[in-house]
Amino acid sequence: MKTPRGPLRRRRTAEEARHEILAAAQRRLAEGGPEAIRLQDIARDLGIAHPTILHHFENREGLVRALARSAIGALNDDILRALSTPQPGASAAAVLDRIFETLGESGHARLLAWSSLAERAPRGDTGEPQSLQILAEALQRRLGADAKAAGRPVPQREDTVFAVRLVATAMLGDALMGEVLNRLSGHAGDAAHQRRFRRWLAEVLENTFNPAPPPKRRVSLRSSGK
Amino acid sequence: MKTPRGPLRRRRTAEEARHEILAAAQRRLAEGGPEAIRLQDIARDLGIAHPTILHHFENREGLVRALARSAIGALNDDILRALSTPQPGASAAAVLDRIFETLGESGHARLLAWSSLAERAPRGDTGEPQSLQILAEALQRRLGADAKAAGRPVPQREDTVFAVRLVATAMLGDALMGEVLNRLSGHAGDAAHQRRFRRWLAEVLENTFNPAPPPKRRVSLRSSGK
DNA sequence: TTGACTACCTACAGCTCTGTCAGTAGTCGA
DNA sequence: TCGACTACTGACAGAGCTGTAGGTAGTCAA
Repeated sequence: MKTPRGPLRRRRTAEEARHEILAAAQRRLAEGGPEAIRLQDIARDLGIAHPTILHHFENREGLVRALARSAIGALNDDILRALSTPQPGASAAAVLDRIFETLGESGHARLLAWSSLAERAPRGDTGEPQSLQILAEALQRRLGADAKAAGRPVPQREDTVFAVRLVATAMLGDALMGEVLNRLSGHAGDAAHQRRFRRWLAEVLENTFNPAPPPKRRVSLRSSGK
Repeated sequence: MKTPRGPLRRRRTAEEARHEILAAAQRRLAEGGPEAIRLQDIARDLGIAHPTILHHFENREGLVRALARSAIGALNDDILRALSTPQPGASAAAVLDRIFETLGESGHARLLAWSSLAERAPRGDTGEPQSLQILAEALQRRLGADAKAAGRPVPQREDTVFAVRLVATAMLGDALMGEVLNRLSGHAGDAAHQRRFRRWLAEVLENTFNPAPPPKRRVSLRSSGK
């Protein structure tokens, strides 16, 4: 219930304030629907007055823009973090699992979807410019190393880019519509089905880059635990 | 300019009216962002008064629900139509192309995304119940026939379901974020890149079901024309 | 301590959007 | 032709939201 600290009013630095406001807005957006970004609600969540938000972002539009801009960055960080996971030799499945998990939990996928629906993102040059390329390069390095280690040819660049793109789109679709798709395929409330799907996708990708050495169709999964 | 026909007032059947209103709402949604569903705007588009909409849908919520419900059905129809494309032996690439194309053009993907963002869809039992299953079955029949013809084993059921699911998620992600993803991978405004991506995805899927007979990595595409 | 700066506040204005109400006008069957 | 039914309308009310204005209170430097 918003513990009243010593001073009657808490005073943040402008940067802190912007950060907190963005976080709260993102929370609202992730939980409620697209029309859930109301200055008054966000302000209430933070225990501040709504004009404070206007003070920091000029107007609602400004807030929304900032939100959209931060979405891409956050998404990127998520994926990069998942890619540079501790074990450098981990299976594609594990990496994918991590990416999907992170993405689903943080509302980033939804946020991104929303902002792209709201047509905020197309603002030309905003945000990190070619983040997917960076991702693709990171993945290319990994795949290249793995391939060399296994004595296979290094995958083509564009294939890697496409793989990243596929994961990105699938991730978005999954985060957005995972439950709905579960229902539509007759597995309502069956989270395991969704997880099996991710595994399957990982296999497909792995098979694409490592054309299945033995005749067994399903590649062995170095299971990530759960 | 709404040509004024004979009578001062046009009177539709209730069903017609609902249909027209839904269509107009969908148009609005596809063009404008998520907050573009305003009764007054929709009414203006149709040249009717906004209380008429309330008359047919009770309240805004009712309209939104109806919209969400229709989204799934429309999506389904789109895909089924693309699947049952004239040439029964057409390549997966061509089918995928058609699906993505249809989906992107009709605003159905965006509509679906929106409604799932707005958490309208999870209304338990509404809409076609297991449409993805139906799709999967259609695809299974196709793949089964193709496989038998080529003397390969019929693919497993769940693999087919997953393939459909992958296409569905990717489709959604692509429809939503295609342009953004183009930008993010350094191919701003490069529609060809997007198309190559779809081809690539088709290949991956084809390879998954027909494990690449000759040693050439890229499966030949019976190009769909463009 | 004092002054400048600015994060933050309360109060209010104006607008827009949904929803209600009571009446109007097409349409169809008797 | 008349009556019932109901799609449709204009006018209005109420609520909620964004944005403004002017004052308040932390904080830091001189």
